[in-house]
Amino acid sequence: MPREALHLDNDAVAHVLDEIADLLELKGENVFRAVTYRAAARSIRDLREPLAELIEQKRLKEIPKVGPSVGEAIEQLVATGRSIRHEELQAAVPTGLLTLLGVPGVGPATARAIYDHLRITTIDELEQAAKDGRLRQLPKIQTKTEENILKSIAALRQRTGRALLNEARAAANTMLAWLRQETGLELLAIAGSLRRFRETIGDVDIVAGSDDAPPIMAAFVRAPTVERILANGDTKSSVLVARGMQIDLRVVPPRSWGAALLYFTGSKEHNVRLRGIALKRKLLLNEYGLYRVGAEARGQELACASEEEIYAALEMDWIPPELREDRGEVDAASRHALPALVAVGDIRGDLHTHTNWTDGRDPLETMALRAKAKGYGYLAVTDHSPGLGMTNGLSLERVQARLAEAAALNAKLAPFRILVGTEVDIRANGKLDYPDDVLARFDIVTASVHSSFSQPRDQMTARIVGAIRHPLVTALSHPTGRLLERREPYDVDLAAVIAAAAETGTRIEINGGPERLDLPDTWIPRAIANGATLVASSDAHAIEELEWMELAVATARRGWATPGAIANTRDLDAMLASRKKA
DNA sequence: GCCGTTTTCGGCCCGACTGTTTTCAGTCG
Repeated sequence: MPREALHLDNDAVAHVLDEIADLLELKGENVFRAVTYRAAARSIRDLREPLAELIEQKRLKEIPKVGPSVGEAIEQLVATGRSIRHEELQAAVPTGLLTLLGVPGVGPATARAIYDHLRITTIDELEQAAKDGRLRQLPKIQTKTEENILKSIAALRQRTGRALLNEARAAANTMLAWLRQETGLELLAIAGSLRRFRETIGDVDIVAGSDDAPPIMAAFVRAPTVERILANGDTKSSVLVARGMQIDLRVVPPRSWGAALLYFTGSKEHNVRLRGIALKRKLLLNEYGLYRVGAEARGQELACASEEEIYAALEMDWIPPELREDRGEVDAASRHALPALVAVGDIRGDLHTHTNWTDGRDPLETMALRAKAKGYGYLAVTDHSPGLGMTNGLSLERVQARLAEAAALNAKLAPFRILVGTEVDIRANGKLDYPDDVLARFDIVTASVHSSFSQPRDQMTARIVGAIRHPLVTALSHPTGRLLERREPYDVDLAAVIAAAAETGTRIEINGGPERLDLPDTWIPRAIANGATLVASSDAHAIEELEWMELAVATARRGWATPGAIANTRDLDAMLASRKKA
């Protein structure tokens, strides 16, 4: 069934508002107008209610940065799929300019100049003009700029999108190890979206604290993984490593370490809030420290050595990086009302893992020994059901053998406990992939969708809610089915899924697989508020992937989850007893 | 275009690097 074209959903509206912002910049209007449209787009992406609902209840003005003009555009977009302001701008600005804006290094002014002089509107034309040496005939463009534009286009074509968390972490850790080896530096840390555990990573940010920056910069740009140097300054450099991933390094004096870490961790929106608060107190906050306005030139900082010191000087509690998204954490920290977030150390066991009996790589005993070594009290092994042909799902005979294998290992490893579970497929027709008498033999049953992803919303929702209501199902795995940077989520009414989970006591998984991170962090507060219980799982297919639990916990933290919201922070008996189902 | 414990008008975070410049605009994060 084709999507109803007339009713733009929140993401689609946000997309148009972003485009309006781009067009305003290209048109050369007051930049703050563009800033406002972008800020409004972001607020809308953070909303957990449909815009149509807010319009109906006349609550649009409650959205930050939405006033009369933006509100009118939103109403038009939701009602008709179009906005007069947007269409006027499209008529006034050649649409090709938006394409040029997508090339890194080309901003509104350059895009405008290129179009005005050469009438270029596509990347291909831009590339050809650069190769022909026509760009350098424009004012303020010489060969260097031309070369950079060509390099940017090449990188753009090579680039596959944002990096997954584990890929970005690997690239960052390799660079950190290199810098430590070459410089012996102690003050060295990952900042940016990677430190905040955002689900995908654009650039990797690294901060170093030292009074002697040049040797550090030199080591950075000659690192073996570097493929291209984008910028190489006294205190700031940028490089590209494999697959077009960018790494930025900033060196600050050690006394500014805390201010720099805070600044480069972001998010940008969080920083803007902090600076606004600082300004109201006649203070200036930058990457070097917190100063009384006017005193920064004299180097008389109030605070800057640690993040804690800076937050304290602004009369706030220290805010965990995962919360720094300007989603209420600044106010909560000012009221000293931040939640005590769940931490990796709170996790007592993993409830979703696979072995080499289906699509995993390691045997059960190896997985169990690693889980035990990690300090867990229990490990649920949840190999697939047979319906998923490609994963060699367990037949009834093999389920029997698995139970025997686990019993023998449990005798050996006690008090550590292996729970024999299954990741049972929810078939296209909503039926589970094992009969009830087989499901009843498992300690844990987690249900998931692995096929027929394109079912209509109503059908998909009924299919999943049906599984949640099944009395033998203890959890729902990766509720949206998305694969980051690879596959969109299936169309499902998550609010209905959460409501059914809360009602029945079936748990909702936060899957730590770096491609999934599903339930997404933005839905976690809603699940908690509605009384659903969550579990954090690694979905490990090998022993080293048990470490993906950290990503599941980070996602939970980004969703403001406390230990109480996560079932597997409890020891085995309490975890099993907290299940509402028999 | 939005917003208000300085303000209903006049601000809106702040600084580094690059390239093309004799002092700065453009871009980025």
